Amino acid sequence: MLKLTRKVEYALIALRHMQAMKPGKLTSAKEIAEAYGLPQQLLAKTLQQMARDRIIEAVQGPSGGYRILSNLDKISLKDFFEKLEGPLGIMDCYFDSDCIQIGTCNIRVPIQRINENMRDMFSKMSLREVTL
Amino acid sequence: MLKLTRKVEYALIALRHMQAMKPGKLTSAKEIAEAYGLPQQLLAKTLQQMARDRIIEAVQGPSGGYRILSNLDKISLKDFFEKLEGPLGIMDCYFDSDCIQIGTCNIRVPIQRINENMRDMFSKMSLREVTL
DNA sequence: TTTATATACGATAAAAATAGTCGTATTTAT
DNA sequence: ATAAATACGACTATTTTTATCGTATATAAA
Repeated sequence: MLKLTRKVEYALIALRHMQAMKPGKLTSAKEIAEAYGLPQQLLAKTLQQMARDRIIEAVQGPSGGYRILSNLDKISLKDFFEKLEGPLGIMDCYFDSDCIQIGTCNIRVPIQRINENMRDMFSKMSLREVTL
Repeated sequence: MLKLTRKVEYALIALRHMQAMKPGKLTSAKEIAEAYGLPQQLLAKTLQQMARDRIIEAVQGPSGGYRILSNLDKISLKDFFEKLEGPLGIMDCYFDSDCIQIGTCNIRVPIQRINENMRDMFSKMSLREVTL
C-alpha cells in the first residue's frame, strides 16, 4: 500500500546519478544499470519515457546517452509521479471509474479529501530536493 | 502506485456505515456486504482484524455483529493504515530490507524525506474526519 | 438441547498488476 | 561498414492482491 513502483524508483536513482555529474555530461543506461545493479532494459525504458517527458534529453548513437534537461527545481514531485504513472490518487475511481458501486459508495467524498492532501503535499516537494 | 488496498477501502466503507448508525447498534458483515456489494468473506476478515485492533468490537452468535469501539477522533489515519497494512512508507527498504543494493543505493535519504512527509500528513488526519 | 446464524481464521485458488526480457529498428560516431 | 547507443512494441515471468473454501467456535432462540 502506497508503494513506489520500480519505474519511479529507477527514475529517481538515475536522476540523482545524473545530477551528481558534471552538467551537460552524458550517461548511458548501461552505465547506470551497472553502477546500481539495475536491469538495464527496464531502466532504459524509464529513461526513454523521461526523455519523452522532456525531463532529460537523449542523445543517440555511440557515445550517446542521457543528460538532465529541465530545471528540476521547477518540477514538482506530483508532476513527476503523474508523468511517469498517471493521475496521483489513493484510488482511481475518479479517473477510469467503471466502478459498479459508484451509486452505493459511501466514501467518495472522504477519499477525495485524502487525495487532495496527497496531491498538495507532493506539489510542494520539488524533484530537485529529492535528487539532490 | 500509491493506491489503497481493498482491505483498507472496505474498512473505511464499513466504518462509515457503522458511524452513520445509532450508537451501540450492531451490524453484521453480511449486512454491509449486501448494502455495498462487497465480497462478504473478505469484508469479514477486515472487520475481524479491526476487532483485534480494538477499533471495533465483535459480538458473536446469531444477532451478533460489529460496532464501533474506539473514539475515531483519537485514531490517526497513519495509525489506522499501519494497523491494517503495516509500516507506512513509499518503499519498504526501511522495514524488511533484504535489499541487495543497500550499499549502492543513492536515494535512501530522499526517500526517507518523502516518507516522513507522508507519515506527517496522515498523522494529522483522524479516522473520524474520513468516515464522517 | 438442537438449530440457525454469527464471528474467527488458516489454507488455498484466482486474478490482476508489476517487473523483466526479447527482438528488431533506428541513429550516429568512428 | 561497424559498433554502440537509444527507441519501442510484444511477450513472459513473477509477485502481489483479491477472493474463496473449509472448518471451528460462540450463542440466541426455538
